[in-house]
Amino acid sequence: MNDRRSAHVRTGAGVPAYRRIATALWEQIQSGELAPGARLPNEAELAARFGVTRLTLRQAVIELQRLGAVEIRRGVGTFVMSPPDLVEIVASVPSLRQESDATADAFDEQALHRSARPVRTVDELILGSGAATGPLADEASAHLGVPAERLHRLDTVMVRDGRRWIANSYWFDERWAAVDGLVAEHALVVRAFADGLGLQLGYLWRAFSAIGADFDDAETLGVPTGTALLVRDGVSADDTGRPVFYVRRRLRGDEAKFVLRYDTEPMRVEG
Amino acid sequence: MNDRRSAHVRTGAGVPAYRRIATALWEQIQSGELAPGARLPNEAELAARFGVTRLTLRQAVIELQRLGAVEIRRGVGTFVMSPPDLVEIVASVPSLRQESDATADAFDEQALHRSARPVRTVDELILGSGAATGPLADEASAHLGVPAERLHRLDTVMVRDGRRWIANSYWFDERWAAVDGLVAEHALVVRAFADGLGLQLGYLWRAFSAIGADFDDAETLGVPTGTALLVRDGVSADDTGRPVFYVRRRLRGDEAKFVLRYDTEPMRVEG
DNA sequence: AAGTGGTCTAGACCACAAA
DNA sequence: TTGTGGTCTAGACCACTTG
Repeated sequence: MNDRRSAHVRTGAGVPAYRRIATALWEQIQSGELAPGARLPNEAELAARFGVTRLTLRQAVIELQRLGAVEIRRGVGTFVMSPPDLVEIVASVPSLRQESDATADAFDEQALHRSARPVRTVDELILGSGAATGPLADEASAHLGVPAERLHRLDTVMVRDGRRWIANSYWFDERWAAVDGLVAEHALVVRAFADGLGLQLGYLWRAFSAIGADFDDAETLGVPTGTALLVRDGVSADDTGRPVFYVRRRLRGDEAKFVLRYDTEPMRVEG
Repeated sequence: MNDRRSAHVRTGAGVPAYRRIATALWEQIQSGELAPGARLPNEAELAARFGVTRLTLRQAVIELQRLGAVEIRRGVGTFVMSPPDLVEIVASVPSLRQESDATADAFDEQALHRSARPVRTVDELILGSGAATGPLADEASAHLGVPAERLHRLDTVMVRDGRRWIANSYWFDERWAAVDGLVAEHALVVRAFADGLGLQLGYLWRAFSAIGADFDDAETLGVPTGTALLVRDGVSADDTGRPVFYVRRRLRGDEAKFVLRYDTEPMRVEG
């Protein structure tokens, strides 16, 4: 990434062996010496080549895995990752009024940038539902103005073209708990709210952050614990502006990005 | 997080010891039994308590570190992390025209949500500059419509209240390479462009994604390799709409979040 | 000086995927 | 069946922080 800052103290003394190895392999990958899709020698051989134990060698490889530089497949081998095939979820600014939610975006031909693997289908499956508990329940309660005791929680996963894509958690007033039964019919939770319950939904706010995958998200998305996830949370409201639900989505950073396009003349930067 | 999916096969047989231990500690943290700021017993004692080697115990603790559940301080101990003190960088939609860049936002009292530790100062320091190379140079070239040979690259770090905050990389036509010398005077790169070179800057687009910290970002931001980083990249243009620079910012997911507020009546969701 | 985490070894056995 | 990665041990020594 920061190409000019390559020649570091990293190669000098005092640098742990696993770090030295990871850096060496990483630079081979960056330079293209190890091309995307290439298979690395097995761990025993790499360990011998670098003069360390397999455990130490593994520490280096796992670090590369966390960087997204390699993919480790048990029983098969370790491979250099290809550049991510990002699905771009696009919204226009200031014409956001005509934009849909990311969920609906996924079906919108125009909202998704054509990638090597175009999006064809998106379904949303319920993983669990019930009374809201835990620290985020209080946050949801504050966002919605609904007491935590009255909050209902819905956990889902969006499946894109047969692949688990986005882990979602919704919080809303228990009086809308009936949506649970409508999701299968309408494929997506937001549509269950809109078409099933007849609510006209819109945004109050959206926010972006990043976290490491916890145990549940890792299992849901099929990634190693700690993998960098993009978090997009927000509150949707009905046409009177009253909050309906708080939603928190988690997706792999290398599988999608959210794009805001400013289609009109550019805006001035203050100061 | 997903509270209802707690009782897993995780505790059964076939589950690695380090995972079992990590889960056990994690649940103690989630339940508040291990309160934020609390110090864990040292590794030797924990290892004995769980009946494993110190190395195995460490594997569990490191996994918790990647989750952001604990902070490991060498020579001191391991502590339960406090809930993140997120700085909220707020933009209003559709009134985005009056919004400034994140850099300028950092100085805007209204744009930053009051957190426990309010933002007082933001400076931007140059880490390096020169000809643009590497894979991202091609991307920048495409975004700007400038040949890669003519691209200049500028690496900086924004320092908030004395703490390294955001790692930035800028790419732009070499004819603006003079900004390098203006950054110190104007504190921020965007201001060096605006006030130093007299360019009226605005957005063409912004995008959000997430990655694991690579070796350079980890060193720049003082975090472990692989830490989840929020990436915000985009292209800024002058008042004629011609692209000026492509910028890619990386920041810790637990230190800031970008918020888009829809201040007017809510928007309809399609479909 | 004492206590804590950081790194490493040599060897073993297990779990999974592909042939 | 073979080859690959996944987990674990018992012990050692090093590096950092604090008193």
